[in-house]
Amino acid sequence: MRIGELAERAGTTTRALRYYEQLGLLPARRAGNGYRAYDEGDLRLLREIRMLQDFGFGLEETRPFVECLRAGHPEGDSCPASLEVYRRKLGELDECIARLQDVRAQVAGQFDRAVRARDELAAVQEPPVCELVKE
Amino acid sequence: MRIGELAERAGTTTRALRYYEQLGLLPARRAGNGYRAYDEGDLRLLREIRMLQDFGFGLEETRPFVECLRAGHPEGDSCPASLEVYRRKLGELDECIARLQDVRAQVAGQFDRAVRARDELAAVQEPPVCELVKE
DNA sequence: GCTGGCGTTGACGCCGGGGGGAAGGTTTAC
DNA sequence: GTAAACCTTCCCCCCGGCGTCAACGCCAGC
Repeated sequence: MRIGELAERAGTTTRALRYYEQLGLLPARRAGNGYRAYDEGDLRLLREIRMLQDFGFGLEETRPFVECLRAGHPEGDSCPASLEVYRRKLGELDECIARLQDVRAQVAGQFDRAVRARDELAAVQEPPVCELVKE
Repeated sequence: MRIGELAERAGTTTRALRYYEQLGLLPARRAGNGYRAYDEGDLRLLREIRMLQDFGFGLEETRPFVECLRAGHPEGDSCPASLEVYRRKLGELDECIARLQDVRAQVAGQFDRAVRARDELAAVQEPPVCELVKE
C-alpha cells in the first residue's frame, strides 16, 4: 500500500503521514522506486494514533500505544506505559475541566453584574412606561 | 509614567505593552525624547486587559472592553459589544466543558477496559495464591 | 513521447502571545 | 564622568500539527 491509499483509508493526509514518519512515530519501508510502502499493520497503528488524537492526545503521547502494538500486544493500551498515559491524561482532563468551570462561573458573575448595572442605568434614564403600556 | 513603571504596576512586561501597542490595543502618547508616556487611565485599561486574559480571553476579544472604557463608560463591560463577547465566551466555555467531559468519559472507559483486560490476563498466567496468603 | 496523476524531498507559513537579544540613544544616580 | 538602568527599533525563536508550494522522479495510458 502506498502513502495516498493509507492516508485515504485512515481518513488523514499524506502530509500527516510524512510528518509522523519524520517523528519516528510511523516509519515506512521503501519500495524499489523509493516510494513508501505500508501494510495492514501500519493501518492499525495509524488508526490507533487517530483515535487518540481525537481524544486530544498529543502525538508524543500516542507513542507508547504505537510501540505497544508494534511489540506484538493485542491492543495499544496493553502496556503499562500506555496505562500511565491514560492516568496522566485523566488527571489533566479533570484539572482542565475544573479550571474551565471556575472561569465559567467568574465570567457568568461578571456578565450578570454588567447586565444589572445596564438595566439600572436604563431605569434611571428612561422612566417606566406603565401608563402607556396599559392603554 | 513610562513603560517600565506601567508594566510593573500592572504585573506584566514592557514586551507585552509594546505588543499591545502594535495591535493598536493600547496606544501610547510619546514624550519629547520618544519614550512612551502613559497615565492612570492606561493603567485602568491594562488592568481590564489582564483580567480578561486571566479568563482566557484572546487579546482581540478584550478590544471591545478597552474601547468601551476609552469611550468614557464607567466599566469595560458597560457596552453592548462587551456583553456580546461575554455571551459568546460563555457559549464557548459550555461547549468546551461539555466536550472535555465527553472525552473524559471515553478515556475513562478505555482505561477501565484496558485495566480489566490486563487483570484477566494476569489471572490466567498467574494462578491465585489463596492458600499461601492464608498461612 | 506526452500528459496526468501519483510519488519524493525541502523549505516556508500559520496560529497567539509574546521571549530573547542586538545595536544604539537617554536619563539618572553617585 | 561614567556606569547602570532605562528606552527605542528590528528581527528571529517557540509551541503542534500540519498546509502549501516548488522542483523534481516514476509510471500508466493513448
